[in-house]
Amino acid sequence: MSVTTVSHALNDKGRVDPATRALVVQVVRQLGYRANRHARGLRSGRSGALALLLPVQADVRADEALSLDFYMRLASAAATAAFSQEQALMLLPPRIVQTGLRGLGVDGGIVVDPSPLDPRVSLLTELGLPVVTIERDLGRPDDRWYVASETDANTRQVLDHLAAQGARRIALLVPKTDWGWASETLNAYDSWVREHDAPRLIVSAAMQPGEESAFLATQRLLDGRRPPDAVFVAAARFVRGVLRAAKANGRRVPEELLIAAGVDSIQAREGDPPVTALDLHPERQAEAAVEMLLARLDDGQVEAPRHIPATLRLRASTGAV
Amino acid sequence: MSVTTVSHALNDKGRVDPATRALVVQVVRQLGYRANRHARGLRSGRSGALALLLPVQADVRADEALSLDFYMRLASAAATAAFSQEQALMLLPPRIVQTGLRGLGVDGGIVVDPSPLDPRVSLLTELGLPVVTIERDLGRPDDRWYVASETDANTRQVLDHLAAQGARRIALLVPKTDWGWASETLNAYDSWVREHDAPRLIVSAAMQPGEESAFLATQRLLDGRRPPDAVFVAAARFVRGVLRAAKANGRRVPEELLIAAGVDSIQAREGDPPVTALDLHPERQAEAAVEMLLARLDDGQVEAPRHIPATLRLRASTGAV
DNA sequence: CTGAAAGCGCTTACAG
DNA sequence: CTGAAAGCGCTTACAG
Repeated sequence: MSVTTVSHALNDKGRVDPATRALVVQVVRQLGYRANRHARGLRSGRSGALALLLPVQADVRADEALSLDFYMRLASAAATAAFSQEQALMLLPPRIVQTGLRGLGVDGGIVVDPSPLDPRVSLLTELGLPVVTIERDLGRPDDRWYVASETDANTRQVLDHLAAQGARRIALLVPKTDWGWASETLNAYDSWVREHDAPRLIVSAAMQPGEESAFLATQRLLDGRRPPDAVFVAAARFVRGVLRAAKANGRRVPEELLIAAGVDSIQAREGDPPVTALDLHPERQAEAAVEMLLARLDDGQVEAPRHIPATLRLRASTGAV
Repeated sequence: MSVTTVSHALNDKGRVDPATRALVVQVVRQLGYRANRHARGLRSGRSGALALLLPVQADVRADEALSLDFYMRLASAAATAAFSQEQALMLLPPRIVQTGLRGLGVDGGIVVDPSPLDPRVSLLTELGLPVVTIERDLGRPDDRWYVASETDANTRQVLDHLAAQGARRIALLVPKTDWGWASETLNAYDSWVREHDAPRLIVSAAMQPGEESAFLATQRLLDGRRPPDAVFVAAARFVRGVLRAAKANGRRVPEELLIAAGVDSIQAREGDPPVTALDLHPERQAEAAVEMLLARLDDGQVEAPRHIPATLRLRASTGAV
């Protein structure tokens, strides 16, 4: 038997007698043979590695508390999904450079939470590498290669829940960022309050010293003449600041103020009280993104974009448990 | 100029006229040339990729709160360190298999928090790949290829601090695990209490539903006839359970009970009150591990093992701020 | 100090 | 359906 036949049998190329193929597969399994990744890469141009590019903010410093569990779950699931397809998942550092990326030899990249004109996207694109984003890239409105949460439906679900728990004046706390889901959340909120004839109470806070800016923004909100009776906190890193502001202003949660978050996190789960939040299922997002990227590389058929439904985790902050 | 000369110039092999080398380097820089990773790998046997293997517990499920920021900082720093050396950092899934790992083609692996007989270590070793661990592997007492924190000194520093803040009966809460630092912490505590003629109050809790087991263990401690006036919490995931138990038993922190943690975390930083904790500098650990592994692969000289000093972050839980 | 040539282990036209 | 051969882009003995 020639190497050609073995190669064909293993890669489903050409025509191979089914019996021959079965034999090859059996022997290969028995020997635990794996094609040398470099030989394959050299010849085929495919490296068998996917890059994962977390947003810069995920470059945690000790004194910042970020929505880490989201990214950790995402990264872990992406590694598992890639591995199961015999692909390697390369974790790229927050700040990458063109030449370095070229030398790394990846087949494509998954960019998490892209900004418009995100350097991570352009770096990959300039090298001719396909990109799949997790959440939409507002800078490329025609791009369909993304996995996103159903921000509109999610936002409405949270607002409906708050309303059902008695809230009449629901404020929205959004981050000052150009990430896709932030503006989508804003739009959904806008539509919802219009449809429900509810007051429109929007306040924004800087992403960077997240907790502190959220604390101040919430203070402002609660100090106002007609304060809200509920706050929908869009970003995970704001949760703690909002809880602190509620306490500082003597608002009991959930009796006097309901709080719900748009992304689940340690902060939400371990808040005092624990905060109702949307579990966006980063594991499923990661799996879908890996699948989409690989299908794209293989010219296979995939649904794109893909939307991953979220689950609302009910907790004490909305009086639901 | 031949390809040989270029190759030699670029890799510092053979003898090349300094002028020739300078020319090569200049042109290469100008063209942004990078050697094809696969061609190099195929010929040299080196793949230019390092594997990072986080402990299985880092495979986060939504309902568990782990010491995520530690691992996230570690992973992020490892990626940056590897990238700066033109190496790729592959994130491996929590559960790996022999054949899959072989096909991935990595040059070596960094195993974080190894257990004795850790499958991650044996998998790599069986493939003949060098391993560097972060924290010691008690199953291989003669191994010197590790980066560790100075657990003995760290533990003493915390205990000294608690004593300086007035504690006379310091309890130790350790996880039930075979990770190296856990038993090292225990030993250090033992020596310290002996040297200081202090009571030995040790209680252990299961790692798995971390918060709950820590809560119960602390309850037991505080309910005892002669309860402690301080608790040294070895694991990050126990912090919240300990805080809850203190509150449940009506102990004010820090007035009636001092609390300090052996590893810094979101839970410690955002506790109520914030908890004094050791910042083990996972970034430095990661950098040292990457450096050690690469030096080993290149038969270079490195100090091994390496010990990374920690910084005690003083917070309200020990009345220090 | 420089260069021609072999060869790493695959995949892929191509011939049979 | 099967196989001999070329060639992917490097590195490395080896000859000069």
